[in-house]
Amino acid sequence: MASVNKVILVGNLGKDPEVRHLEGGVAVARFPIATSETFKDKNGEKQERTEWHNIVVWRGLAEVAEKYLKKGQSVYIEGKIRTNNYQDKEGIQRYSTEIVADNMTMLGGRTDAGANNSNPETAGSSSGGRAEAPAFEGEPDDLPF
Amino acid sequence: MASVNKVILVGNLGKDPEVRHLEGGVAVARFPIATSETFKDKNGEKQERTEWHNIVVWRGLAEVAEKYLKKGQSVYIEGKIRTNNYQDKEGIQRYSTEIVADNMTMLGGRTDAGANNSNPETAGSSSGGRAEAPAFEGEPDDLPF
Amino acid sequence: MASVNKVILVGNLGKDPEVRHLEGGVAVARFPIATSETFKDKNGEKQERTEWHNIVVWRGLAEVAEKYLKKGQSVYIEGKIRTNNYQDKEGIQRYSTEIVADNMTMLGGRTDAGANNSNPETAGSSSGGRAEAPAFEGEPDDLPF
Amino acid sequence: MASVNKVILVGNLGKDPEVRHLEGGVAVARFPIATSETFKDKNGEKQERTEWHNIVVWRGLAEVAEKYLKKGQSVYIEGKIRTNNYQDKEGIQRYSTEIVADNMTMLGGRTDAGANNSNPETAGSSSGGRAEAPAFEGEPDDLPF
DNA sequence: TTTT
DNA sequence: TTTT
Repeated sequence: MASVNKVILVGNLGKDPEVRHLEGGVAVARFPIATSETFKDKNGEKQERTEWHNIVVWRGLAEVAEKYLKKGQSVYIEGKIRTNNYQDKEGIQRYSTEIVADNMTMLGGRTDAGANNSNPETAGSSSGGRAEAPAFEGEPDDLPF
Repeated sequence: MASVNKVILVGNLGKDPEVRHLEGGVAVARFPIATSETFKDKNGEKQERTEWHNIVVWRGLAEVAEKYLKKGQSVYIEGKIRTNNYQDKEGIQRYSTEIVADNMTMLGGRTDAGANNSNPETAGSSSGGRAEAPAFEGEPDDLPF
Repeated sequence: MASVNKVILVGNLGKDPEVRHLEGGVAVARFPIATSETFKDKNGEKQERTEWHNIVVWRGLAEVAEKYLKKGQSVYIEGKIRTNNYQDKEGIQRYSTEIVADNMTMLGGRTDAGANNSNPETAGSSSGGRAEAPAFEGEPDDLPF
Repeated sequence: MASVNKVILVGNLGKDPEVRHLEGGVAVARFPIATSETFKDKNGEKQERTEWHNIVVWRGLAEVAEKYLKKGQSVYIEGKIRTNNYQDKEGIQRYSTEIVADNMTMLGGRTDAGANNSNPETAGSSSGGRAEAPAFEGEPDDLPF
């Protein structure tokens, strides 16, 4: 069946990423990012609405997140929507929506944000200019085109 | 502030749209669409996972949805993620995520789906080829370029 | 450096794909797709403008294109813009823009289009529901999430 | 006909925008932005390829571009691909591809880039936080949702 | 919980 | 012609 589930976000991390290393060495990182929009309400007053997105990244991207992303940073995120359901402690069905990212690019963000890395400015470029794990690329780049 | 919240979906309606006409004549339509992906599990068995997205459209697009969309149809949706929170009857904070669409294009879908319109094939094109309200276009098209 | 180059298209093939198999077994396919928009001109007359996009796909996607895509078909394309420059026979610098696709999904299109495959309806789903080579996925799907 | 023509770019301006004000007061701005990708060549050497995109913005966005964008700046661009054809002076048919943007967000870019505005940091927020003309929004924000 |  |  023909379907597409694609999300593109540019926003700021609300917290440092939380990283777990699973058995087998697979890493997973989670962090919230905020997007905001301003609008005028009925009285013409400017209002702001902030949306929070729970981002999940796996493997190489999780390691990139662990090393280079920090609260306040601005990131470009590309991924898909996933809604998990679970039973809460009262046994009631609950839903939780997250964005599983498969592409991620650091955009800088708050200039004093600082990163876990001592030199945040070069952090991205040391991994190839783009803050993403080459293994996650949709297309290998070493072929003749 | 620099932020982007963009969703692109291609999926099939799980139900006919539910349309409400608010006081003031504003229409709002809601419908679920499914996206699916297949993957291989640890045993190499092919598995399918279906994701359900709650779509909300306003005004002109709601009227387009009411007229032309029906269960089974395939649609292209462009919009943003919005998470609403509310208190459930036990007074516990709950979250509900929906996609507020600002662009929508019918793609046909199940050929026997039928539409509320008697001639689904021409439904889209009768409204200008693209199933969307011109008023929602990001760019007027009647200017010299 | 932080950059993103992403294109999303839904359109119809203007011709059957042309496929070449390079030394080493790598396949590359090319085909044009059309997108259209309608607008009102200064006189309020409805006009249509068609845009042609030159699509290039490599490896697994090229084989999918060869097998399943045909003139008239509707496809979803995700990729990046690439402008090649070359000297024409008079030695003048020329530019040619194409879309290098890394994701592709058949959407059906002209119902009488027919495909190279005897059963176009199941062509997509037989390759996992989504007309793309698993090797091109941004994310392996056989891991625990 | 169901079609989509959408481009998403994050890149840096190669030059200051060139702005023209047409008869009737309509503004149009043009500027090039660069996107880069790195890849390993056959010898495992890291290579970089830069892609140049010609951006065109109209009306309110053109005025935003004029005021706030400058060479070196990083921007998020959303728009569509347009290929114009024309006859060159030898009467040969030539093609020129550009991106007609309908959404644009300043992302900062080179910190010493400076803007035409004396306080580039507040430039974006003075226009509502997001560097775009509200008139170009796909959805009015002053309604009850 | 971010950013402007 | 940008940026890292």
